[in-house]
Amino acid sequence: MTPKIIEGRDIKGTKRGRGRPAVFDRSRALMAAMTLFWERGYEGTSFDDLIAAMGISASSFYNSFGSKEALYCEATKSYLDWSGHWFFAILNDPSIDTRTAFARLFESTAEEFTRGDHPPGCMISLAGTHCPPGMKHIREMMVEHRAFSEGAMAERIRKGIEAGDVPEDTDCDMLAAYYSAVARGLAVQARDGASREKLSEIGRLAMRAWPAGTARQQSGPGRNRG
Amino acid sequence: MTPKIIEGRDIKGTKRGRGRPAVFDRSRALMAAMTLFWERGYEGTSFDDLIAAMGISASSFYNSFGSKEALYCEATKSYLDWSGHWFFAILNDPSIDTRTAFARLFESTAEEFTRGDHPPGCMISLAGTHCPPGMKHIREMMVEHRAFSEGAMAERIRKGIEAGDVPEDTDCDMLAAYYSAVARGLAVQARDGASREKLSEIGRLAMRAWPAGTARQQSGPGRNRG
DNA sequence: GGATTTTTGGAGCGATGACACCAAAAATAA
DNA sequence: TTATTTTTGGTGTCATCGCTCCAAAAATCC
Repeated sequence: MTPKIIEGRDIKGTKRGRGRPAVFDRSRALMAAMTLFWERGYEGTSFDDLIAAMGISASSFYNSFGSKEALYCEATKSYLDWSGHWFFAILNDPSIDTRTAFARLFESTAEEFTRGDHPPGCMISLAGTHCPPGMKHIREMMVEHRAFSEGAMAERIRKGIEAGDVPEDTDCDMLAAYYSAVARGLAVQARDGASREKLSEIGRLAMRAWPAGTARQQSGPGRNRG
Repeated sequence: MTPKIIEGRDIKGTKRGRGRPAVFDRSRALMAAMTLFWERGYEGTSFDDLIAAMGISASSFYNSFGSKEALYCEATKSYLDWSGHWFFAILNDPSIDTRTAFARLFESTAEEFTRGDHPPGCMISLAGTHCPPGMKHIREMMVEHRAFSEGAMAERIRKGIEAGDVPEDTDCDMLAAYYSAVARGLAVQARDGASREKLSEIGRLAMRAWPAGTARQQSGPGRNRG
């Protein structure tokens, strides 16, 4: 097994405390776990699958991650860190108006859901929707994550009303719920093998439902003066 | 246990062949299984959960249904029989035009996804999307079911073009993919506890993406003369 | 160097999951 | 009645699942 250890530092070169150094790269292992959960779901991913993909032993697993459920939570957070990056970058981009932000959101979704370097679709959108009572905790966690992104969309639309690029009589929560639903639908399509172009076009169609008309300021960048 | 048997007939009063009569109602047991699969998913539903909910023994289970997977297929067909009823009744209603058909489809979806007498959401929409390699068969089955309903929608839109109530330059497959995605999204929303009104309104918003404009015959019932 | 701390390898464990087997029971057919 | 067919109850089985324990190894701290 020849642990390749550099004096005083671990594999990634960061300083360590005392104790035997880990032979594996924790964040790499976490990514491997994330990928597996993403592809197979929580229930479909077994303990043995995990430690095999992560390249570690059962002992190291529990020493470093605690339990399957704890690992799933961590993998989920890792995923959200990652996807939240592009998601919020677009949603909160001050240089574009609200409608453009949502259009770009779907362009990026189509892209992210069909990249070759990770499983298709989304790790959150469909997770914990149908599960046994014993998975209540996980289920509630996923429901919360979904509600969070829907809430962020609603907030963005509200800002759009303030900025004047969204009609004032728009039901922000409902419009967000709609776009949230479309995103979940895209996740299903992606899982079923839809192409990037197909997802893109679905997103474009979804944008045709954007509220028409009487915004104070029809288009152009939102000023976000509020 | 007292099996209540009427001479020569089984519980449901239908004629039997020879052999010891079954003490349980097969279609009732199937419904119970369907409900459980619907609520918890395939992996989340254990053998013991099933026979408990169906009120039968392991022997009766395997004698009558073969295996968990076979039962799942049967439960799925049962579900499709059932949901296909209202789905195709609306989709193929000759008295309404294409756009109205889709609007009604979503009204009904909102209703069916939030009825008290069965689990919320849909048994097909999100099933088999994230699963291990060993569930390939089930996965492919569900992908096919989803493709089937999407195909039916596309077909209906094509008929709409023929009938003249849908613009001729409409991309039928893509529009169907969009509405299919929305329906999947509604399933997620329903599973997360969305109200009937919320689903309804999402459906109404989705209808705003309907192709505008240059149909040969703007509205009114489609004649289906083709 | 010795104490301490942490990770690792490897074996094992109790529970559950899905199913298999078999003889008895209860019906019909001959 | 007897033979045949089918269902039932009960028990057993075999693999997997998620996890635990323990002693050895490899680092740091004093």
